[in-house]
Amino acid sequence: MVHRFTAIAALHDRDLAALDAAGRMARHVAQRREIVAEGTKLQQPLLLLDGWACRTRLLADGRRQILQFVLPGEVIGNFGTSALTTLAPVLALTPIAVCPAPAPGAGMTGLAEAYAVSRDLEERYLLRQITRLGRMNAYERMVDWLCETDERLNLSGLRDGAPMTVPLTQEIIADALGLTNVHVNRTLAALRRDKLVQVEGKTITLLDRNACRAMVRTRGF
Amino acid sequence: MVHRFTAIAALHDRDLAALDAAGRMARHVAQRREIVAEGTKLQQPLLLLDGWACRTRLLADGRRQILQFVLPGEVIGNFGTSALTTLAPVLALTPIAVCPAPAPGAGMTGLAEAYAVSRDLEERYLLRQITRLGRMNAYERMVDWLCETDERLNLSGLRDGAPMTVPLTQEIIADALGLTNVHVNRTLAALRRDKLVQVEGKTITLLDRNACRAMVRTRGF
DNA sequence: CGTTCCTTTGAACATAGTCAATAAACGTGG
DNA sequence: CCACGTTTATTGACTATGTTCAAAGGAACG
Repeated sequence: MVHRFTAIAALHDRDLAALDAAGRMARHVAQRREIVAEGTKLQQPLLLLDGWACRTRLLADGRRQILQFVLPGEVIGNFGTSALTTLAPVLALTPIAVCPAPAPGAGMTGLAEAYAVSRDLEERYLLRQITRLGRMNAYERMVDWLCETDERLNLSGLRDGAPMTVPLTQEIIADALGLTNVHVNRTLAALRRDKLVQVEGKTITLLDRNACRAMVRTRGF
Repeated sequence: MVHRFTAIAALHDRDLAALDAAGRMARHVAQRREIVAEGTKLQQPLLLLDGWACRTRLLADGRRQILQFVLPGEVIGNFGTSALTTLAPVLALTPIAVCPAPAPGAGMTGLAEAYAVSRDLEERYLLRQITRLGRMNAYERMVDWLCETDERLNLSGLRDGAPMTVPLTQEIIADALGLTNVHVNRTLAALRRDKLVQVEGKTITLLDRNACRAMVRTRGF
């Protein structure tokens, strides 16, 4: 779990000790259960030790939008927010383990930096999600999302280069990409046909990472 | 300008003095110019004293997504970010006036609170934008965006109840809502036909705010 | 080993995009 | 203040992309 934090900030002994202590307070949440219930205030940020989660929003008629995914090693919530309630419930997409995120106390500048970077990355992912939904077609959305997921899993360590394990149904991917499950299925088929990805069960391999990245490149960023 | 800050936090003398001093350091930026250039680091957050701005992202082939609007009284950027560069350039949609956002020094708890709330609101708007683009059709997107803009302009004061002045072209609205300018035009026509809005030049009146809100209501939020 | 959830595929349909032409509004220089 | 050029808004006809509805085949799980 610590891998992602060491990758984004220079952690020192006190930072590592705090993370280690927090990791021993793990809480488990079953698949499909809310980690942070709708309308409740998150007392403290959480670290996602294992499993995948997401933040969702529902429209009145049942349409669902997945706002963002939370991958293993990433942070749920932020220090220093003012919100009385969370802005969206956080849902366990797989069985997950979380622990309270240790507050960055005195001498824990590494932790503080890691939280700041995490927050910036989160905003970056949100902006990318907006661009994906607003200006990309289904094919590009899928490619862009796979690239992002690839990068994020790499940042959390444990799989550099290896195929990704994506424990999601096509319906969940659809709710994240603003499509229907049927169209996600067809788009994945097109990606396979074009030899861009290989899918085996819940395992996805990017066969041509450069081509994928080139397809969804933004100007300047 | 101070109106929005007093609406979201309890400001005291020192907060107000700092804001007042900052307001005298206004800088002007012409329409279509970058307030925060692509790839540059924002040294300090800015207060948008007057005019409309937006954060944009461009795809390689020229497609543009407006990530968010920044309305008069709102904040550009945040304290405590770690990013080496801004995540997206900020563009002046009208002639604008900005000033540096005063850092919340000792005894300025009101200012600190106002920045925290502003940041939360910004995230709220981003999540709403994601839901809009991912799960609403053109008609709903327009209604939802008008409702949000209405609320945000109200929060900044100066117009409660009065028609909104929206100094944007239909092409800019299109880039924000993930549509084409042609379809924005048709959607606005439909809204007029349905007596939901009235458009007179750059002035838009929500004729039935309750109906509009009901149409785009989310579950729980 | 049956049930349920998930994936896959087809056919018909709906929504939004594209291309093109015209009209209206705006800005600028004379 | 008017004439001109440019930008923006409006409309129509056609096309493309993605949705809906439905059914069937597979995989996962008690």
